[in-house]
Amino acid sequence: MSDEPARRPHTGRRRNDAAREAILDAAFRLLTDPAVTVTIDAIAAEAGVGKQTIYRWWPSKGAVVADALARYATIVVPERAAGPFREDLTAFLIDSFRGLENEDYAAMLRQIVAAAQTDEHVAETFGAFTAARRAALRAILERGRDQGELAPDADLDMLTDMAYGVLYYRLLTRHAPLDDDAARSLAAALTERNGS
Amino acid sequence: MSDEPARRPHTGRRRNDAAREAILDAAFRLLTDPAVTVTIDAIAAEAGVGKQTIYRWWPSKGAVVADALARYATIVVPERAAGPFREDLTAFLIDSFRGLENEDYAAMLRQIVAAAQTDEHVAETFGAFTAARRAALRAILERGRDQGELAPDADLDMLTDMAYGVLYYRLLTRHAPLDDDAARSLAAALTERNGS
Amino acid sequence: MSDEPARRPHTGRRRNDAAREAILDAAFRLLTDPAVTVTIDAIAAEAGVGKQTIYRWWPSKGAVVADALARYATIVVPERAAGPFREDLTAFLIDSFRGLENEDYAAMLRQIVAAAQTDEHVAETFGAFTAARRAALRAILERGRDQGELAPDADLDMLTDMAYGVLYYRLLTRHAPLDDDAARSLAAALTERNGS
Amino acid sequence: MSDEPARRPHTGRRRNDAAREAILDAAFRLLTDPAVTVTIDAIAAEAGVGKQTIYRWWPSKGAVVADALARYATIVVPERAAGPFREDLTAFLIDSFRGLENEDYAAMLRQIVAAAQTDEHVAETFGAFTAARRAALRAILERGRDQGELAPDADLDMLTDMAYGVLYYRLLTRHAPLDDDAARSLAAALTERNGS
DNA sequence: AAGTAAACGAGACGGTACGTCCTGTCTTCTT
DNA sequence: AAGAAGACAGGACGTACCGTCTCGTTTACTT
Repeated sequence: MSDEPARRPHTGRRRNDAAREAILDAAFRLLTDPAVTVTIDAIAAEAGVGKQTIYRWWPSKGAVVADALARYATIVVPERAAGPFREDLTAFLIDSFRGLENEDYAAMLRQIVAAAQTDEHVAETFGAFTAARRAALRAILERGRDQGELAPDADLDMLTDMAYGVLYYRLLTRHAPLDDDAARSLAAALTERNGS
Repeated sequence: MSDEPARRPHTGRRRNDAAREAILDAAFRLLTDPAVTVTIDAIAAEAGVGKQTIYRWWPSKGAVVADALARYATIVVPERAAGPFREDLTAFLIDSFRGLENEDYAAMLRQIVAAAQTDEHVAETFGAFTAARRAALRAILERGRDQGELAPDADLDMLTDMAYGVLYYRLLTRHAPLDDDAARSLAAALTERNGS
Repeated sequence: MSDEPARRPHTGRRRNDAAREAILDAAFRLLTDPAVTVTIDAIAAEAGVGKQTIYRWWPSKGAVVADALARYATIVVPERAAGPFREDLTAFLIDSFRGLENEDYAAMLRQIVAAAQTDEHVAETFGAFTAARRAALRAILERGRDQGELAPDADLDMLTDMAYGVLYYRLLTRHAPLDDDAARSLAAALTERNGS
Repeated sequence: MSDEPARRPHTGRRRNDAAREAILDAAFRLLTDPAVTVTIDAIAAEAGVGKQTIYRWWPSKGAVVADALARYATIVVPERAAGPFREDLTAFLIDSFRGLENEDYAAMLRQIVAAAQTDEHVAETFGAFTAARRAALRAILERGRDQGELAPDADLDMLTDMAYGVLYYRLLTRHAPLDDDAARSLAAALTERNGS
């Protein structure tokens, strides 16, 4: 390890964290209002911040928006105490789906997915976000397998992707609801015998 | 009011179908290149066409893009002769995944999904496209249920969405491959006992 | 001469001359108001025009401003019927100085001179403007020489620059007025014996 | 050149005069390079100084620039021993013009004139500078008048402005050279009979 | 054959947002 | 306390696209 970089720990004014918060809050607020086009100028004005302060810390509009989402997402994630496997799984899926019943949040997540296809910074944030969620679900599934509720050789990654796949597929195509019944049906399909 | 306007069948130059083709081809070509921003000006230039010729026939950029997709999508749908259920299902999924091994097509589909979140014309075309694909898969699953290979009360819509969910989720997040092994593992998870 | 370029004289919509006028008028109006910072956005808004329409025809803000001046300058140039040399010269100088008694115009000319030092497009417009004015004055001086009122070997270019030099020097330094008396004194110094 | 700034120590409490020098030198160096936009950040970086150190001692960018000029200008003023009037005048003009044969100095003076139109600090410094130069020339002209080489009622202020007018007019318009011949022709036009 | 109407390639237009640059101020740590 | 570093609010710049609006030309049907 190099000991040289630490020589000059920092010079100059330090990043204003209040500005960071204000920007993310403003972005989130605007994202939420469907009547408003989310503009960097609008975010800057809403946050009472200069545009350059945004571009100093985020490489593009999409990156700001992605961060604003990620921040909100962290809040919504509910922590589950470990209970019986099937109940935990069902509860997890119900919670996940319910987050999207808020149309604001659903709209925002759609925009993030869209932006991630174009903007690599958004893609990165979105990738980290989904990886974390997959890990949470996978932990539950692992517990299920360890408790003998899932086959020992079950492809847990595939089961995870099937669950989140349904969520994103319905989020993006809107062809079917993401309600409690859907969550329960999904939980059942994942855990029970489908075939003979 | 007159209901007769249709009396005069047509005057003036007729729509140039070569231009239509050129526009759709150009749009497709640009959609395929991830380094290029798909612009109406770019499409017009690539097609050797005036911008107005595009806007005369399509209401928005998204609509052109959607049409370009719809045209290509029709081509790739593979028709399956009915064989044993599990084989048919596996073959269908393998075919579907293989279409996305062509990075051009995958890139385009990603852009379409993204555009559908913003543009209602694209959303409509995309919706029709996915509905058709779901119907094809559902037909196979129904055959499976009728043959007793799936539980009589299985939620076939959910199973369909689980399959396409995996496809789109992996397409959009790129966190895991969409190869033949994945298709087989997915087919197995859909048909075999996962739980106890 | 080639006869091919003329084959396609022009395609596409033609430049809207009303917009050109509106832009130049707006620029002039803003230039005139000392309370307003002359901005491209401001000019565009004032002219009811898109910014791109300005940048399509002028390479920079300075160029627009320079054109706005040149346009006004053309208007102010008074045409002089030829009379007796000394009267013509005095009248020309008086007219030239009087144009600058309008503080708006003086301020604008100062800004043009300043901009010309930085912006090559302004420099070009300004150069053409001053060359035309010099030519007008030189024509008067030539008449004076031909009438025997100036020495046959007088350096008319130098005399021209001495006259305009006074005008610009006082315009830029503001240390002495550019009034009728100054014009008369200048005319006298140019035509009469200074030395023994 | 660039290894010196590091030598300069902090002085703590009192104003560090080395910093002042470094700033003025840096400003001058940048002013001299027409390819570089003279920015406060650029001056600070070139001088190895914090921006605040500049703003602590000068009220605006223009003020720094003006000081940088004033400093250099003092250096170039040539002192003339009194000789015969016409020789002194010619020598004075030749010296003045020769100073501008150095393109660096000419470029800087152009920028100063330009800046003076915008920035009141520069205008003040520039005004003091030109007043001093005028006084020097006027002293020569007064001697000429006292020696009977100029008419007793000659408008010496006007003659002064005619001389400096030519200098600035040619400096700013670049339409004719400021060489020794020009200086001699100017001296002649100021002192000899132009008219009949 | 002449007239008329629509579609065409080209490209200018009014707008909106972008991301960069610069100014003058403010903040933090160092000397 | 002054200095170097550098973040901050504000605001102008010039570019990129969108969807609309002319131009003059070409193509087809109608008279």
